[in-house]
Amino acid sequence: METKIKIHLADDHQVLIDGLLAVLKTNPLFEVVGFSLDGEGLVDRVAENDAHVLIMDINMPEKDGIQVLREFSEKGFTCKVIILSSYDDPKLIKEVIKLGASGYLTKQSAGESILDAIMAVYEGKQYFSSNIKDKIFDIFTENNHREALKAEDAIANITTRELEILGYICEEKSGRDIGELLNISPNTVETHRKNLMKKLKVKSSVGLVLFATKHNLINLNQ
Amino acid sequence: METKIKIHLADDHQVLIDGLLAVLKTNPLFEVVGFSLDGEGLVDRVAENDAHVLIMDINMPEKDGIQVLREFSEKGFTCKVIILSSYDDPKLIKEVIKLGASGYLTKQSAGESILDAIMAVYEGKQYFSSNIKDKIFDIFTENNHREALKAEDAIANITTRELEILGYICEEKSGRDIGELLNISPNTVETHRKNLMKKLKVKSSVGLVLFATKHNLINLNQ
DNA sequence: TTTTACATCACCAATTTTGGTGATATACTT
DNA sequence: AAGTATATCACCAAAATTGGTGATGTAAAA
Repeated sequence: METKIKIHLADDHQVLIDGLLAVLKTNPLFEVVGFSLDGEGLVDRVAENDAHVLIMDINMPEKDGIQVLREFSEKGFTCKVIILSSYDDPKLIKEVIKLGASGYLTKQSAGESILDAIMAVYEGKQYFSSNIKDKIFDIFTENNHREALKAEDAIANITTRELEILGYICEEKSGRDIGELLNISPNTVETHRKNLMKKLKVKSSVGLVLFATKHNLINLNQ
Repeated sequence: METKIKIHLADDHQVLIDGLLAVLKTNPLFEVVGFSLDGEGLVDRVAENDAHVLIMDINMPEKDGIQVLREFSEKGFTCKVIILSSYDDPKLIKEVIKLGASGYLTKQSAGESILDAIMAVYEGKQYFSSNIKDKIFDIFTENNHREALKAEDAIANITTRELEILGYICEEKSGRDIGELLNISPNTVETHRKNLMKKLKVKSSVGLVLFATKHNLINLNQ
């Protein structure tokens, strides 16, 4: 009897987990060695169970899929990762591929394609569902995405400090408020704000907020 | 042999459908008589197969769960509906209950609770997952909900002119710009802005933009 | 008819933002 | 060692925003 492929599932929707468990149980090649409802401690759990393949959602509480992927590459794990997400945003796809994911499926995909994906990545190949392939094609061809790419570049050039200040601006805080919160001079805050406006090519704080909301740089709640 | 409970599944995520199929297949009491990946023609398909229970997501292409529920009550169907959604927004829960749904589960729920829910609604009872029960409790105690209601009131009190100006503010236009666009004095524009800020209880234009985006008062594109 | 709501405008003072330039220190690359 | 990126701060002037009060005309509602 040959070794089964060890699989770990991570998704905050337990119905989906339970469904996948039922699906994977039908095939003797696969063995689900664990599952997680959030990203907290996920990397360790995967390592513990020595899973070959991790099937993971992006949106998870505590720690999202992006952060988990980052941790994986930092710690140099060899476990293959398949992203199973509702979203097919080209930016997101590009990001997870860059971070070393071996496959990407949307939740619109059929259950069977998951089995194919697992086989493929286990054998060291990559696997993308057809709609994701289309999106990837878009990234490399379409001029349509110019704007988005420009924005992406801009986002990439935002420093962590600037992002922090952007967050406070999006909470209706004034320059002075932010200065007090961070124990820096309001002048410094305004410098950061100006640099942000220049980088993001907007004309005012309103523009900053719009950019942040459009590109999900901040979370609107609280 | 007694009659099986006939079930129809509707969700735009096929992996979830496939998962649920696998789960439901384990129990001989249930029979899945059909499934749909969108809301188009869903009502007719459910009627055709004479399903007892419909398990449905809210977010679906073509026609969402709310519209489907509306159609159900218009046509007077007796098929029980269980909503299976990612969201637990009190407003949404209230809405679907009003529209006659018999159950509401979040996708965070365990797969087994779906079986319980099906049994319950088939017997004419209602079924809500525990986190949904909490939300319903919130609606009646109105702790959480107060904010939302306040916001709704505020929205209702915005005049059309104010809304128009809010739109321009959300396009990064200055008071003077807006005045020129509308052929009114910048002073008037600022008065409108001030009234808006007072009504919406925000401290700055940034607050206005946040309010507008949160409540979909404007469209972010262009 | 009186009241209320709406849109309009003005004036004012205090504060904030915007848009520059320039400087310093630290850390990291090449 | 020189260059680059980042975070820090200062100073300045112009422009915009904010927070008031008060006033007018119009239209709709009580």
